[in-house]
Amino acid sequence: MVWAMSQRSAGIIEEIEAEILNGKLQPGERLPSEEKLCERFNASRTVIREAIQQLRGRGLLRTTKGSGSYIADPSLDSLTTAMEAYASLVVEAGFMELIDFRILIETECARLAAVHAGESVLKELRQIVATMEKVQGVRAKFSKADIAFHLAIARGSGNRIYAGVLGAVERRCIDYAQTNRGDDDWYSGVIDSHRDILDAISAGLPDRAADAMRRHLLSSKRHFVDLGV
Amino acid sequence: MVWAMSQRSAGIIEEIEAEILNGKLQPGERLPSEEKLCERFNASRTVIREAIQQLRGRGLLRTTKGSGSYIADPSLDSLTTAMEAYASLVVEAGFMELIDFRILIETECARLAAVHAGESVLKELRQIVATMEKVQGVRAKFSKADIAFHLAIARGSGNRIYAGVLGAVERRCIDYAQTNRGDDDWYSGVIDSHRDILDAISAGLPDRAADAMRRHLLSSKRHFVDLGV
DNA sequence: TCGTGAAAGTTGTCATACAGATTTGAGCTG
DNA sequence: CAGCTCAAATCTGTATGACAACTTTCACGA
Repeated sequence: MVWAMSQRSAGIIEEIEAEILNGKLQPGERLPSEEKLCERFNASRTVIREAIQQLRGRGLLRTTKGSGSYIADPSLDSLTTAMEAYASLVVEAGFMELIDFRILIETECARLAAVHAGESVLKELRQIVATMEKVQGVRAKFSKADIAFHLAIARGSGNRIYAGVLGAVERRCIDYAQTNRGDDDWYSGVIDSHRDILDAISAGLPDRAADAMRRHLLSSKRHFVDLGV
Repeated sequence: MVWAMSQRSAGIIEEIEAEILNGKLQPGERLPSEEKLCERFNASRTVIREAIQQLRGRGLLRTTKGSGSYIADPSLDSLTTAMEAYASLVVEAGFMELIDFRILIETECARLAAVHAGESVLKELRQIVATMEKVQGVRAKFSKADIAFHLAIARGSGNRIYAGVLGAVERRCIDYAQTNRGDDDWYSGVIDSHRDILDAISAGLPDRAADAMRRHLLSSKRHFVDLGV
């Protein structure tokens, strides 16, 4: 049965998407030119282009001017942007759910990083902690370093999905935290927590790393609760 | 500083996206008409429309013909589709990472469900287990029930993010599992595991539920390893 | 007060044209 | 024959104009 489609592009999107998801079109492969697609779907170039734009928005295609549209490599970018969008929109309704989600994943990341993190990640983490001490009190820079710290650990976990998913929610959680507090000893408290985590990871102690991360994030969650979010 | 943008729409997307994500534009609110946006960005309608199409692809806008484009409600749909797309594309490269991700989240869901799940969810779970016994051996139906079981637990966790994220990866993991095995006692093994999980949840024992779920998923992971995925 | 219907506003689609980038390939050079 | 060059072909990006189809608005009349 064919459903009346309010938009010609909707059906085209479905069809191309299906071919990508079931592997008929492989990553890196080129999509037929817009003109060819016009013939195939018997539609104007306008419609074809709108379908391509939406698929680009979903992260399934990348387009090069003068060359063509190509099936995107498996990238976490689209997942990250979608997660970011959801995290933003849901901020009032389910912020606590987002925080719990973050705690679960980051605790696991810390545990894994204690086992898998290489010297380059450890070095990066040490540098970030040093930076945080320097910029103590400067909210924007401190926040940036804070995010970098957590993302570096996620990368150190060796699981790209954790890193991608976290990249999406991290910024929002931390920004939100810092716009709502600026006490002096709060900065040093965060730095101490980070140092604990770093020590456990670099000592290769998974459980201690997980525990330190969990305590750090739970204290941050408590602040939200206190603020009545 | 203004960067040379290969596409006029890129900058427009960024700007509108920012206004949505930082809350300047609220969910449900109407975007200015395409004509107005043309004036504001000093661009042709073609460019404006391409920007809107991409934002629709990202799930940030929904459009009604004859009325306008509206900021989307915080829906997990876009997150789910993005996750699904990633899960499909990544299937060869990082399937194990996806499985680990799933194990982490589902274990937590089982733990939470033991505390939060209401009678309606418990009833649903019991029905699903009963169904699985009936359709034992019929792969498609069994798979469908299997997915339903895990998703019901995710919903029972009380955290919508877990449910949304899982919805994306669940189908792929389970389908993949079942296309690679069909032994007779495998079916009964899965049912036994599910019953263990259900018992722990309905008894309100978080740790036992988490443990049962973890064992269930780890055994499923072992199969993949054995298959040399 | 409550429809009702015309008018205004808005998105969807088509056709055409050209700018600007990339790819291709024929022909030249060594 | 191998490799280079450069022009032609191909392809996407953008602009413009037009009209269809749908929604919203609002003045008018019962």
